[in-house]
Amino acid sequence: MTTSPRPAAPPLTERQEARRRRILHTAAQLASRGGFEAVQMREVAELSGVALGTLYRYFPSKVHLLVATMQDQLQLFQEQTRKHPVVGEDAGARVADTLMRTFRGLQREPQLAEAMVRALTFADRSVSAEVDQVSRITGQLILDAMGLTEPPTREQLAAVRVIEHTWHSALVTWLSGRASIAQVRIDLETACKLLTMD
Amino acid sequence: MTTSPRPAAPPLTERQEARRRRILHTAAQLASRGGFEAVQMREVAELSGVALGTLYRYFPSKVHLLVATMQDQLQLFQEQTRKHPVVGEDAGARVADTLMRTFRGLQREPQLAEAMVRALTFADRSVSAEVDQVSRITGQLILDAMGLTEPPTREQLAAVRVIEHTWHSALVTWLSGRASIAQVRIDLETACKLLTMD
DNA sequence: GGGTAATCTAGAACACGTTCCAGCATGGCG
DNA sequence: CGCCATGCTGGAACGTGTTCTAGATTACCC
Repeated sequence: MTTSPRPAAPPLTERQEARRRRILHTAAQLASRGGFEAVQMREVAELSGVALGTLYRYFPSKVHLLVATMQDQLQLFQEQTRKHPVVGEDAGARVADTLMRTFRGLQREPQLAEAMVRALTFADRSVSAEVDQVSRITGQLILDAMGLTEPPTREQLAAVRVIEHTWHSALVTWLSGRASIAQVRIDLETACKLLTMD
Repeated sequence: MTTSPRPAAPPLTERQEARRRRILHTAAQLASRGGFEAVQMREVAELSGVALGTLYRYFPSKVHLLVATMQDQLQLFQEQTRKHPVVGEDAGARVADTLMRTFRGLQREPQLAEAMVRALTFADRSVSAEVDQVSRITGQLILDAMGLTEPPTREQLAAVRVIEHTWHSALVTWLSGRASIAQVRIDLETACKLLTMD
């Protein structure tokens, strides 16, 4: 049982790890400038000093590349949040505040956010493992913010799922200019009410 | 103030209306068979008996075309639901049941659903008006199911928004194979609890 | 009915994601 | 050191969304 469906990633050499990093960095940079469509695979390859075929060996599609970028960014947020957790009495408020903080982080590079979220929602089944990973990090972010002293109840887990749905969808509507930040905050706060229900 | 941002659609002649219908029908048919990627603009044009340039005059992109298809389908569901509303004591349960019924409608043509939802979530700002229209229909579907006798309160509208977010996002996760129908039902029911809170 | 502007047609052309290939580099093993 | 498998390179090639053009058709107005 040492093999997983995804053919157990062989460990990368140092040079390979560096290439991977360079590619992710380039992708984020291009995305920051012009969003999803500005991330052009040929250009990513060239700027990363890597052949196109190699880029595709590391990330089998543009969507994979951008979803990996999102994983990266989210993990940074998660670390930040763990270092400086939101304080407050109410669990729901802490969760809403934490998500809004993450939101503002994304807002700082709106084009990058657009690229990553477009990729995330456009992803088909071939990317579901990676998308799932993103979802897991988000869920963990929420659970962290809840500050539980004991394992979450079934109801709490259900609420977390809805909050996560709200988070994703609100992000999408904000990015497409159909909702304001204030509206996003309200939506998140509404969803977080589910945490303090019996 | 007679002009809108979208240059006030000139009324279509009968032949034009027929063309539009033919195109939408073809798109839905191709989507039903092979999903998003099976809807190829050249093929849509050919099967609709229309030149490629004409297709693009009617629908300025593949995403516009599929979002329009979704509008169409949703309106059908809405009519059905108005003719045969879900019955039940609890407003939350009625809403959840109504959405699940719609869900099963989509499930009947999963590839079509995949195509429409991929388009919907991939849409950028240039499609936001059309996407907004879809969102408005969905919201109305929920409000209908609530069976209000008086105008909705601020809290109810907030809850409707979260339910809508949950609906969209749950749909996406189901389509990408990351959630079961049962899980979707649970998520919708959880979100609907917001309707019966004070 | 004739003239004119808008629309439609057929098809070429372009852009970008993706695939493929032939040969070079690298890294581990005898 | 020499060999082999794996990875990397440059570049061509393909598919599909989208744009463009020149000419035919249609719709509308007098």
